[in-house]
Amino acid sequence: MKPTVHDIANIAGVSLATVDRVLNGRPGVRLVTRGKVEEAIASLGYVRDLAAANLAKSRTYSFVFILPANDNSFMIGLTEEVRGAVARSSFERTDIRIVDVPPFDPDALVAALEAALAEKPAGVAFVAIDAPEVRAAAERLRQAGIPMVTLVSDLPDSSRDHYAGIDNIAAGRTAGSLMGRFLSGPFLGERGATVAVLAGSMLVRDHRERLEGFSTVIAQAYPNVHILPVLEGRDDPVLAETMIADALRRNADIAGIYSLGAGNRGLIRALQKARGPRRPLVIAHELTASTRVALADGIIDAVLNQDAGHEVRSAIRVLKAKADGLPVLAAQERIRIDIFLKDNLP
Amino acid sequence: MKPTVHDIANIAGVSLATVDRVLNGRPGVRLVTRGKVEEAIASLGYVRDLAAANLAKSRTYSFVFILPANDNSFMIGLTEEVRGAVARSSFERTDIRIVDVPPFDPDALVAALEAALAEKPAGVAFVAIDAPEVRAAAERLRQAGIPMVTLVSDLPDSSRDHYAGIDNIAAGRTAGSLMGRFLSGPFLGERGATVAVLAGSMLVRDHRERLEGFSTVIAQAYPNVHILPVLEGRDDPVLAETMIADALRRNADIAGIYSLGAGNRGLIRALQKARGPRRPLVIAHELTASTRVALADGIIDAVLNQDAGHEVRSAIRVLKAKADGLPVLAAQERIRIDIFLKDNLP
DNA sequence: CTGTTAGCGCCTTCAA
DNA sequence: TTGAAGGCGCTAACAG
Repeated sequence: MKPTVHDIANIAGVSLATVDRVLNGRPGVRLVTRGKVEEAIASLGYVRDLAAANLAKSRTYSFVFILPANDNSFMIGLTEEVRGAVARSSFERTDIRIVDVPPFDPDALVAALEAALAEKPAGVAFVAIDAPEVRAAAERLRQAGIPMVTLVSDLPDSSRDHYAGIDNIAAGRTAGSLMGRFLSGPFLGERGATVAVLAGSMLVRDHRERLEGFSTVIAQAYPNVHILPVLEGRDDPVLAETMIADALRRNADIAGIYSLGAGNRGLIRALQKARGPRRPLVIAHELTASTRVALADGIIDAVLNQDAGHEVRSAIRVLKAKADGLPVLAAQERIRIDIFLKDNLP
Repeated sequence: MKPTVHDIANIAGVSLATVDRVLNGRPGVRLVTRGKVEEAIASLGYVRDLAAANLAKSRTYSFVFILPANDNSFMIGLTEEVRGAVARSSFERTDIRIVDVPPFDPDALVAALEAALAEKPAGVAFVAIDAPEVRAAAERLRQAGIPMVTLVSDLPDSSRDHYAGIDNIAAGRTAGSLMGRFLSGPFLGERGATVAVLAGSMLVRDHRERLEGFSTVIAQAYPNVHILPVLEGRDDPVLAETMIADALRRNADIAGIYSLGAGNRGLIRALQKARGPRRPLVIAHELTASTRVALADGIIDAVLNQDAGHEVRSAIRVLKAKADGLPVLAAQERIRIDIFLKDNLP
């Protein structure tokens, strides 16, 4: 039989209340008494029953999720996943509030973090923007003892407790390897091949990191692949379509395209229209309705993906664990870089 | 405030005990009374608090995991993951018993299933062998109302409630696509390329399915790739090494190797020794200590993997849900076909 | 400083 | 067929 607070009380010769005070580190216990109780706890190998504790406290974990009101499929999907968690909240003892903020706006994010701080939730998850003022706001939350998880985009060297997202440098490297190997056959002649890169903005960290990883691998392992200057499509389908169409027109020998941001609908449209003699090899990020179809149709060759559902569930698990001072299972919380070919689509 | 059994009792004008009887479908309630209670439940939108219920029952979920005592790294890792779950069992209200059975032995598996049935656990997970007597034993468990999950290897068209493992046909297809694309460049000349396949045994379903997927894609999309007769290494490192060494010696023009089973240590040793003019392209299954090193060293080009930790955690979650008659989150329980290049190693 | 007591939401005797 | 009362393991007033 697992030991309970009663057993501790008996062995230590104190009352339940005192045991509880010690267990929860509350003041008002003499040092000697505390010692006796802690001894009993250790000797019994006691572990508290969290479910019972939460029942007694009628506790619900109140979390705030701050999400950019971006209208690309990935962010919409992410928000959808959080909504799903909200729907399940009654079963999971959570109370999740979703806060929308304008995208790419550090000040708005800071304001949202401040607002969250004011209501003292049990935890906060947010899609970070890598800016000093955001880092400062995060530090204030930490001072207040509020667990924090960054989602999708990290805030390194900050006081966040955990990052629920992929390693974007590794993702870029993976894209680079795939590009290099896939190109090797049909495209790479004596004079090498040319590759275009479509990003959202070089201001956001994930995009910079993906490009960095990609460029590194290409330079090291595929020196005869030439990368054109980055196109910044601001994750906007219309802009992306124009830029890709232009690039294909000006540069007839583009053999590959790496789309490392969102807004792939525009890219796909441009590719569908510009049917040249030989279609370029395309690697894109995020499995959405449009990239899925493009992959199945052979317009896109590979999709790198981060599982938004996993990220959201992981963020919640981690916030709960941090709120309770419990350890997390690192292996369970690692967000994979999924590689999808048309053959392993879920 | 969430409605409780008290609210139901008040509205229906009955006692808590009666409410409980209705909630748990126990006999001893007049039809009219039952009707009143059910009406109150519906009108309140009541959902029971599982944690409180389990506390009151001091319930622990007793599960049996039947695992083949295979000595390859993957099975050892799988067992390790179950051990991890056993270690966490006090926190998760589970009581997991691990039963080892000789590998590839349907009768032993049937005996283990019978033994499990005898002790009436809350659920059973097992690595299936695709045989009629196993299917029959599974049916007996289902008759007894014991939830069942197949792990890693499925038992299709049977009475198992869930399969925690990957789609092996899709895995084979994925390997085929990668092989075809990777080969296209450096190897595929006018006269095509030759590929060897190393399997454990064509008697186990996963291996058959992987080969099927692989062959299909190669035949359809890469007709000038020629697949040699399958080598069955029985997942034995020593045997595998001999077979691969032999094959490389006899067939100097082997351009690629697909290792779809376990026992990759032997494969790797053979490759290290047989340094020909140009090393073959290698795709293997399961990320283990040895395949990881081989991938990093460039001896293996890609590893397809199933996350054993995820499979075990998923099996437990599903068994719990089935035991409680609750739905499962399909997206969370889907086991991915992970593709690892040296760039996205965890 | 310490103990008593009454719950949290649900289940389970036992008695009526 | 129904209800009253006690308890699961833990917490939180409120007294001493």
